[in-house]
Amino acid sequence: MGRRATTRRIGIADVALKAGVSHATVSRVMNGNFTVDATIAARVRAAATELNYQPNPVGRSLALGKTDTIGIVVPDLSNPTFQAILRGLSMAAAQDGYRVLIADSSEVSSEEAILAGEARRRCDGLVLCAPRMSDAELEELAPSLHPMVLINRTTMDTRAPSLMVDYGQGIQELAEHLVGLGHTKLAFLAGPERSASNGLRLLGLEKFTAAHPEIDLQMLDGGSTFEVGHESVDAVLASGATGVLAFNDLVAMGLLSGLHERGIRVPEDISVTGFDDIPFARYTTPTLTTAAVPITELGQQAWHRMRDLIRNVPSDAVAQGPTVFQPRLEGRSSTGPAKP
Amino acid sequence: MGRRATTRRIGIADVALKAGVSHATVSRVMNGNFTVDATIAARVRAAATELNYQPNPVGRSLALGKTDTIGIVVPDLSNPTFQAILRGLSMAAAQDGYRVLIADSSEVSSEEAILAGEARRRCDGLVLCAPRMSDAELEELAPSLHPMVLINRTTMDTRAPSLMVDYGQGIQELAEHLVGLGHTKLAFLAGPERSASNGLRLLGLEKFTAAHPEIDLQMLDGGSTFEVGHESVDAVLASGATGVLAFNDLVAMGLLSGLHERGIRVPEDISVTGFDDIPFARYTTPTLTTAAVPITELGQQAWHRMRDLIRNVPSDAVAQGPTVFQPRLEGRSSTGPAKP
DNA sequence: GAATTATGAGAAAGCGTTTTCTCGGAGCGT
DNA sequence: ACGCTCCGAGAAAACGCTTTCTCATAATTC
Repeated sequence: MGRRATTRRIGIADVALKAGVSHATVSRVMNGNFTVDATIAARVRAAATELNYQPNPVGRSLALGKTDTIGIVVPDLSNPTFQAILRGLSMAAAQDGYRVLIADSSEVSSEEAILAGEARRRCDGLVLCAPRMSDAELEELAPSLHPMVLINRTTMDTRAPSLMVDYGQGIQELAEHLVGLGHTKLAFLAGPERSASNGLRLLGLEKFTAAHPEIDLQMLDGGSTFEVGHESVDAVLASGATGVLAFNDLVAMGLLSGLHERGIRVPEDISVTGFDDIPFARYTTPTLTTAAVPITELGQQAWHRMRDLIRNVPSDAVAQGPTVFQPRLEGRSSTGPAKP
Repeated sequence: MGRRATTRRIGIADVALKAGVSHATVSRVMNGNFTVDATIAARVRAAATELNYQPNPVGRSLALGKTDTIGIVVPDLSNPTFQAILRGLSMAAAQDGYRVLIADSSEVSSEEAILAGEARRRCDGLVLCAPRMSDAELEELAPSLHPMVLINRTTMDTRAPSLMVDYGQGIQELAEHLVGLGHTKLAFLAGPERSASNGLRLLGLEKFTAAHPEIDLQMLDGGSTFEVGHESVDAVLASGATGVLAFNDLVAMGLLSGLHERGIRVPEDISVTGFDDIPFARYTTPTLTTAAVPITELGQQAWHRMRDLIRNVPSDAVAQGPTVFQPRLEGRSSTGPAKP
């Protein structure tokens, strides 16, 4: 039996009592059911406002079998990319009266499955960002998580829409951009080992090197943070590259900062590119050439897909395969002509 | 009556049936109640795992009168400060098995009250960041929102703990820092009109000017974003100030960027300070002198206060008034000696 | 004026749990 | 062998709501 709080919240029963009707009628009035006599409805409404009645969403959820809440699993809330997805998702969902529940896996991919399951059970649907989760685990999990929208992943479960960013394409464009500026020695400051999006970048770069056998592209170990970029200065300089493709904008900014400390000029001595076009990229010194990903829009799209799923709209978008967002080259001043 | 999904989730009743016991017993087993015979418990557990039974949190919440979820109201999820609070809160809450629900008011303060109420009803408590909400409205709302933790606000409701950042103190330190470097003409690039934290900064600056009548401090209209900083270059130059106190790091970065475009050197020509010490502040060019606010820790503290409230721990911290976080001057390279 | 149909509201079932209440049966003491 | 306590598990109530069922009353028709 439920344990009553010190002072019980006022419920539908109280309103019913005060208005002298059954609680069924109160419910009908509150839900705008017009089969209720106008005078009675008015009386109920009066009682409700007088008592300041607010329906209990938990009871409502249980009866209705829905929570008007969706969950999102993110690996790291401190990453601007996921922040932007969250924001886009949250804003779009709010427009339709839905809220979002956060589940931050803190990069602990072993926790992701449990976390995702728990979040899903509390919500009407789940947006999953799990770049490190193994394919096998994802496949096993997917059916039990429906309705679910995947970010930067795909699954056999055809019911689950995927929203992908074409990192391969983006990184190729950036590389081409550097080549166009006359650079012949490039370096890629890679992302986290098992990151799916890093894999896509690597694939893109393979295509790039295939198309440009004359270009020397070195792979450098990296990560996804400022610190990584900052600490990679030596490796970058040792590589002799004049054009550096950083895994993302954060790494690029760290690198920019490290190079500045060494008195190395960007772009005169070295050109640097980022990825993502986070808001800060416009305001670095020099401003950062990057591949713009419409990430907030992606979050928004995630909601729209989810909404279709929840409403059971027969979405052909799923059948057509993942929705792919193309990054757009954003040329700014961190890249320039190669030194002769 | 609840509308059943196409294929009903398996519930406690299914497990009970399979194990040949009553659902009460299943509940007891699932909750580690030891008044159940070991062999029966084992049978129930076997049935549960075989059916892959996962208790429905909504039913559980209704019975228990708690949701293991807390809400947070933020005015703008794109602001790094609120992102950091959210992160600190979410991580700390997760440690104790709680989740967080987001309510983004999008700076629409008229929506804040409704939003806060709705979020509160779905959760066991609420963390409120509502810098623009009027005092009157806050006072009226506060009692109905309990348990609640306030960020950068206070209320008469003594049950609601407040976590505050001493922006006044921080901005004074920054101003003193500039004075120490020989600057005599300063400018403050103010934040949003009705922002509480901007008010605190102004109060701090009043104290500062009182203590330093010899210093010329100009107030410039501003805001809280990159763009504001970027577009303030003219106003800053027109002011003739050699030391600029930006409302926050974002504004400072925008300003830094704008100044760079004009070929004005920082800190040689103009010194610039930020506020907050967002992660990016270490990696701007030049690195940004700022007042470091332990904002993630604040989020964490918010959870701890909330936890005490939920557990009904008699917290003397509330009686002692708000918990105040002191910003710490973080001297970096965007500030330097005034030109002679 | 009697029979039929609307209309509108109360009674009750159901959502999926937890927990109190109840009670049969086992164990023990006398 | 009887009565007592104790233990463990099922029955049922409760959490707060929505919705179907049901039925009384009012409205309509011939």
